Amino acid sequence: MQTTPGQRVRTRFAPSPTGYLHVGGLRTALYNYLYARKMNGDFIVRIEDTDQARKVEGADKSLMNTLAMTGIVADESFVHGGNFGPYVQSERLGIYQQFCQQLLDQKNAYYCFSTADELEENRKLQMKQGLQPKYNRKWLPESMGGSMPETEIKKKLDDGVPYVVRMKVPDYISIMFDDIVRGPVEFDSATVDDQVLMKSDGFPTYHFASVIDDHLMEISHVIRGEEWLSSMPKHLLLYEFFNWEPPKAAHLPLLLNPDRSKLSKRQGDVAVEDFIKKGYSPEAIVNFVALLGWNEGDGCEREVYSLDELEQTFSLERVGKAGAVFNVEKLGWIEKQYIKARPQEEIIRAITPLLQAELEKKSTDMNVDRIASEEYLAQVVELMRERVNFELEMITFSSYFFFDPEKYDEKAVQKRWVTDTNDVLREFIGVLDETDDFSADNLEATLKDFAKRKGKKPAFLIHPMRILTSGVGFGPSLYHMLEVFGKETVLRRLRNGIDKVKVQKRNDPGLNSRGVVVRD
RNA sequence: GGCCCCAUGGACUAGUGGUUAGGUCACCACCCUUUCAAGGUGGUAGCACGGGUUCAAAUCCCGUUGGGGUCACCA
Repeated sequence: MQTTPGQRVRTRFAPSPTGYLHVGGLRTALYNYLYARKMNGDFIVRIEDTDQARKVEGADKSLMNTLAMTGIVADESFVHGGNFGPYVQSERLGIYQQFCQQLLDQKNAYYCFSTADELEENRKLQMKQGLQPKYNRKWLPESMGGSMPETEIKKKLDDGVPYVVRMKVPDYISIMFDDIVRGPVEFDSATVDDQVLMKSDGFPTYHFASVIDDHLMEISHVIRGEEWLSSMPKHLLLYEFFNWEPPKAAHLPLLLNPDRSKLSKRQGDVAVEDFIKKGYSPEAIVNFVALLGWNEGDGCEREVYSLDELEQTFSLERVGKAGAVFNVEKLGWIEKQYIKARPQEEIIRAITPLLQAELEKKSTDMNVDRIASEEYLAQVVELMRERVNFELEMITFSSYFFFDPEKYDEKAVQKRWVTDTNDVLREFIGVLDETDDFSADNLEATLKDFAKRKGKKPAFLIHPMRILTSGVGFGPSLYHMLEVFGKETVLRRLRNGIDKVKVQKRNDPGLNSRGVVVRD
């Protein structure tokens, strides 16, 4: 049996298939992946499905899918294969049993027949006395320094009474190790419980299975969340029992809720899929999560990193120690950076299906072939890319590029309409009707010239024009927007809209301070 | 409660004995501007506290406080 893992860097992400990929899990996976890439090593995904009760059907596949979306690919896994399989713990039961027997033979582990009720009672008692709850070693055999006669144990075994196998933690020894991110850490074995290794259903516990698999799979670096730090002594003891060299450990700072507790559901989304569903792109999520607890250092002030760039610059040594609050606002900012930089074709490819779906839901007065064309979408993209929070908003948030407005933002109307607005507007519609050049430049010149002739400021027309043609009081440059809409659409929208927005006499009930009322 | 970890503005962080404590998000103001964004300029705001060590401490040591994690036949 090999006792030292190879020199080659091999990292692993070991999720349990109990649900969706958590952003904290994503970061753990990412750091493992990045470190392996940086060191020209291997990144392994291992499914830890030793808890049959919590196992969710299909969760393993969905985990891999989400991972794939973010660009993190495993060198070895249950889908990618590899020389160290199987990569699913429930398919490795025989292996664990074999090693468990070895520990039993070496008297590093013992059978325990205590029932759940007994343990619970014991725990309560100890808690009451202010002690750390620990197993009372009732079934520790005489041969191992306990008080249970071997005959008693044999009898239970022969009777087929369900049991559990526990490791025997040595009394009062000091367990020390060097954590890559935390430095030297020391535990007293007296504070370590006789951990269950094999459950009564024949499945190993996490602690046992992961130690064995990490060794067998020649994992060189265990990179995981800080919540595992306090179980390190158990794992180290196990390596000791087997006379194996433990992998290097790096315990990552936790991702936190805004109240600084461990990031959890309850306080918002935590599943990577939820963020993707909301419109965040995998690149932005990866970028953001990478920066939570790591930075390039050396005065580097970069904030935007592609996966490739992270692979080049990542280092475990520069991972911080303190927990980091998952701040969605900054994620949003990063998302915008990506939208600004993303190639036009890519965005068009992404939003086209969304547009198709919208077009199936409702009809439009515009020319469908035209508004669904690449040329048209390209113009929309360039007008909107700096104004949207998410790619999908180019369709949803900017529906006026595809559908005539059904209503007009009342507040905007109230703010922009005065008594003679509609009169001037009607006259301007006439001017537009005779204009064939609907380029932004010409529209601007035409509007400004007309306004001047009427003794009005351009804004007098600009705002009402925007509201009538788009329905809302904000958006891209009016002239460029109208150019994209095209003459036919612009005139139709103006004519339809002007009759719906009417100026009323001063004492009409329901009148606002400017004497405007909106009618459907 | 025991054990372990952590500690720079509201958030993410740079900083490893000598800096006017730097950057990003958010926030505020101004500029640009038809609006909304984007962009530009400027600004508010920080080394948890107390002791040491040192000529000198955000940086090293100790303590306090605060926060977190963990104490399952869950991972």
